[in-house]
Amino acid sequence: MSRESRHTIRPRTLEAILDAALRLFNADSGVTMSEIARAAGIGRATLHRHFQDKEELIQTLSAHCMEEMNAAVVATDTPDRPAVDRLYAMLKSTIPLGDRYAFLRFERMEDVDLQADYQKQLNWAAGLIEQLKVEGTIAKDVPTSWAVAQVDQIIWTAWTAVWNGELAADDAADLALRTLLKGLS
Amino acid sequence: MSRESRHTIRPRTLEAILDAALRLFNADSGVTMSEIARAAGIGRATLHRHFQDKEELIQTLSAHCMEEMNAAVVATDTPDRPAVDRLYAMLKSTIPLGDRYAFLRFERMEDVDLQADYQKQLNWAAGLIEQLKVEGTIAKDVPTSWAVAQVDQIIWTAWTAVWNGELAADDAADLALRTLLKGLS
DNA sequence: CTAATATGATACACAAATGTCTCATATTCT
DNA sequence: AGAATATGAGACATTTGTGTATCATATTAG
Repeated sequence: MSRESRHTIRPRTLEAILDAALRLFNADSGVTMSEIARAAGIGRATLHRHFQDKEELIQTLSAHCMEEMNAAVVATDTPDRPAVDRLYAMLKSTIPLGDRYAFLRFERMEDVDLQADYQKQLNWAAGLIEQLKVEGTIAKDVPTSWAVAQVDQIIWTAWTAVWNGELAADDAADLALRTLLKGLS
Repeated sequence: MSRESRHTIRPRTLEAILDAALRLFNADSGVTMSEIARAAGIGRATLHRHFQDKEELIQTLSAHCMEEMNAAVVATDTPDRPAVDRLYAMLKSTIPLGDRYAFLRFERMEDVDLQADYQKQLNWAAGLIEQLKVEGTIAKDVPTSWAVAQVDQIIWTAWTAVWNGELAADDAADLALRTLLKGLS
């Protein structure tokens, strides 16, 4: 019987762990469990009580962030509106989340469920791209995979610019949309 | 007196170390010195004989890759030609180097010399952008820092597409140039 | 050929992180 | 208030990576 099923985790404790872990992983993928526990203000034993090992913690964290991303996308998803509006809404809602999923860019996704979730997001973006092609907003000879990669990366670039203080959050989304639409037209 | 000054390293040994280290670091930033030594086909003691610690190895490797990048850019630099041609030549020569500097994206640059070299590259790109603005190829209201970030990231995106087998190397450079010019126009 | 020395293999000490356990204390639930 | 239990603190063994030293062997240079 695994240990975490014998103990209930308090919401406050879980929150503290995930917050600290997310913050520290984004700063350095090599953080130790001790550092995370200390940053979370909890005992090291408590951390090990709920997360067998670091891998399990990373998995939980990854799933958490992926869900957050998915939720943000779904929340702004309006299938009946023009694809351009959907793209813009998506950029607006995901760019500010940069600091939440930044660490995902540095972690290899070994978990199959995680890969599936990520693939689902890529597929969603691919659908959006296809619709943009139909509406004539972007050129049909641009490979969809290339367009999806551009969308994926520009979210990161935009967030980085905001984080560096080079751009305001709203300006970043506008600039990203403009760069995408013109670049792929 | 530090150890590495008392021993000469054989060219073949150095090459084996750097090759293995580069390959392994790109696959996982958490590789151990033991793994690197084994992959390089050399003794662990030999590795420690020439590189005091992992940080020194990473620094050497980073400097090596940064020089390689710089050399590639400088080699194709033709100040008297139109900026578009220079950008295209730069993309052509740097995209294939993706597997060489991939690990730099995952390492924090703590070394000041390294930061300086990177900044030099960014400045070079900024100069190119400014020239493109003068020539009217890209819009003047696009922040230069944004344009530089786009150039920086699209090299990586293009290489990734090639690496994934989604695009041919030449197509990737063409697509990157087109996406950049239209996107920033 | 011979001397100098770089390397490989091995053993060793050391530090750091991990994972487990116990028990007193704090928190929550009834 | 009292029971149940999650947590914090600390001790402990284990593992893993690191860095050093030694010596025989292979390689290179003179």
